Amino acid sequence: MLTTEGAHTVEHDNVKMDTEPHRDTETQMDTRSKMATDTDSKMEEADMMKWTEVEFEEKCTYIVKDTPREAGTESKGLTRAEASLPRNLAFKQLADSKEVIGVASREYIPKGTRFGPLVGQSYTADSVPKDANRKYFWRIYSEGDFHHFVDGLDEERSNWMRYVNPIHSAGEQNLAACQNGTNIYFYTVRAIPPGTELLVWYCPEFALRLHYLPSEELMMQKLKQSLLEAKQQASEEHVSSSSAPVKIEHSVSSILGGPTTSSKKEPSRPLATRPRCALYPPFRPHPHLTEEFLSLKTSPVQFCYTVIRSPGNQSSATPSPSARSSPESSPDGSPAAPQPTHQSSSFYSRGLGPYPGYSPPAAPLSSPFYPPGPHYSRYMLPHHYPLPGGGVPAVGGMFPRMYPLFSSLLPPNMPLLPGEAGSRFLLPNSSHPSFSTHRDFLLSATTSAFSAATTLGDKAGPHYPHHPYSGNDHPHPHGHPHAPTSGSPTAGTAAPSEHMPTKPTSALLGSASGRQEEAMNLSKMKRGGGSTGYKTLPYPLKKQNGKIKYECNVCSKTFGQLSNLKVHLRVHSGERPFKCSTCSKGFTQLAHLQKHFLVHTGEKPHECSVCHKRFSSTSNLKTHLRLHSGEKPYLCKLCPAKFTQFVHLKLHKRLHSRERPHKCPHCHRHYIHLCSLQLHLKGYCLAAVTSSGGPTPSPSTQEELQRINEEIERFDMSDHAERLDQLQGGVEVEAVLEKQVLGMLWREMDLKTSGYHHHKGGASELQSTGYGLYNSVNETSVIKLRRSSPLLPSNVTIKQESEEQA
DNA sequence: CTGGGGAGGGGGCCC
DNA sequence: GGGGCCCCCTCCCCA
Repeated sequence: MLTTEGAHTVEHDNVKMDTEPHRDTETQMDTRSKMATDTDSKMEEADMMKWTEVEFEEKCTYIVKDTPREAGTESKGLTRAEASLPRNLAFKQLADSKEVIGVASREYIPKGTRFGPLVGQSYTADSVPKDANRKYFWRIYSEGDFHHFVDGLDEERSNWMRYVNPIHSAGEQNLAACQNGTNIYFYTVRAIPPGTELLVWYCPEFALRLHYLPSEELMMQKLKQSLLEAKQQASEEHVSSSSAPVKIEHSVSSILGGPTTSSKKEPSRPLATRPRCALYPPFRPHPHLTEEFLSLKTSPVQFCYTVIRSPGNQSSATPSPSARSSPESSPDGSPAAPQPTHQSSSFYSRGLGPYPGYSPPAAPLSSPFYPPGPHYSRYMLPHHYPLPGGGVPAVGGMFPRMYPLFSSLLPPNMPLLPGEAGSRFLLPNSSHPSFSTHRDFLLSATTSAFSAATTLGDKAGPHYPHHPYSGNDHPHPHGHPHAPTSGSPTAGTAAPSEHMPTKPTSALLGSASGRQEEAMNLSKMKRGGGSTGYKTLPYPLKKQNGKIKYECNVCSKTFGQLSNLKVHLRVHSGERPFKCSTCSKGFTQLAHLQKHFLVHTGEKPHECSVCHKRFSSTSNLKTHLRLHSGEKPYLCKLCPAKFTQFVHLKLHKRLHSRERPHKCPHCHRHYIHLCSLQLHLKGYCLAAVTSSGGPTPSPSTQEELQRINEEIERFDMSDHAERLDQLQGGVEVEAVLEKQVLGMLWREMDLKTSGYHHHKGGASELQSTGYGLYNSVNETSVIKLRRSSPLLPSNVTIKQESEEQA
């Protein structure tokens, strides 16, 4: 199953490219990288489709917990089941409805991730109501015997897992349902790319227990049957027609082998043709579903995919827990309501089997990112169209109903602009219900490690019995009795009067109970009790140049080390575990607290070698040294002014932003740069459009124009506009300009019809999420040009972004 | 408005 | 993996 060759390959692939000054360090880094990659590699190679439930429990690496319900979610109209959705997942919803029709990944989810447990109302054999709707029943076994049901019917008593659809063809399973203990968990049996619907089937052991077929056998059986049917069909068609061989991807009729009329009555969507008898009651036909999706212009592949069905009722081959348990083995012996069969399609449907090259689309048909609609055709993009810097598009703040889309919709490599951490995304004080997901992740991920340590008491207790900042008798390493010193966050947070807390940052925690629970869980894991082998998931993991990268789930920034990510996550969580005992101010890093403490002590350890003036920080000393050297690296591009500090340049540039000589002849807008005006006049001047005799734009179009012009203004105030102005602005430049400045906006506007929802935001969000190439600061815009940006003139050397901006 | 310094925050590197 | 150290960047205040 796991090959050493694989590990070696990984090791070789991870030859450190960076130049390291010390050989031993290099070796260390290699070893670390190798270990992480080995683990990843082993999981990737593992054939989880054959694992036992115990193996799933023991070998899977990551756990993703439900979002705990927080106050306020009820008022947001979310059911408990909806509110429980982990933040790396998203609901598939109908565009015009809140109806949940499935669950999809928002970001990359590694293989070997555990979701769950399934939540629902428990019924014993005796307590199950006679008239219970068994559609969402799951059977829990104990030592081979039926123990109880878990009923996910009630959305206020269940969790998001009730929405996960079963596979609708055997090869697309990405989740395996397992019973561990008395709980049902879903494990990822393959890496799940962003935007992929979660589709579950039983692990083999589970399937066996329920007398179902494991997915592999389903596949084989399906193939056999499909082959038979295809032969039949081929012979029939041979008699009736001499047409070319059927291409499954392009002909509904050929797939169905019958009249196309039937297909027209089928929603062009997998869900609707999913076997009613499948795993558990995923088929929740929505009143609008059929009309909704019939109206879509799906691709031939999608269409053929969705209309595949078998005329026969073969659903008995894949009974659901509900179907299975109810009529055959219901403990009370009463037959459950029979599952409707008239809509059943089958795993053995014709068309799939004889075409081994065919595979279902990896992403949901109703892509949340590229919803159908009038705009879609105009800006048709690949499913994950590339953006500058990579990644998938950010959904802006234009959606009427927002949904927790965060990092998966952001460019993974986009740097978090300083100071934006709290403004770019919803943060802990957000009132949006989806934030609970957000925060919970952050809390657990941020605090899990040290929380576990404190829970265990293996570090915080004996090693840091007294808070060094708290006035206790802890000698300061540098002589100051109260000065900060090294220590865990635990040590750093104890207030003077506090006993060493089990929750070191309790005063700062937003969801202490949730964190404590998480910490305790992790503690158990570390002790080997309960679940084994799990660790919290710093979603998502990525590989860059063969190295594991830990990606922040909020801003998509990646880190080479998990500890760096954990520190970084405090930025989002608001956690400040290092508290100053003097002024109670909190800090995210001990070093910051140490630096801060100099304020109280008056210590200024850094001395200018020229004037002997002393400074508390090296940065300030460095700035100061420019006074002596005469260095003024921040140049105004509009005048000869130079500055020693960037902030001074910014302030200075405000003056220039008031001078806008390029006025639009049609409207009130005026620009600093000619190219900005030219861009504005390329069809984005509302007054010009109106005065030209054309139809008055709709309010939505006017709104879009408004946003476009705002974007142009931001561009105009950026350094980039100046550069382009200096170029001989030919058509090509204009085209690139338009595409680059407004391209993201176009896409975003297309996205607003998405069935996914995003948090509120506006044009500022567009640019703040990194799709504007420049970043406005107050009235002044400062370019934030990516190194790879095609807009960057090739003769410009970027030494430092801040300097580049200036 | 400019210029200088103080202070805080984020993150990379290394032990 | 956690923590410490260091650097860079940014904002704010004030002369």
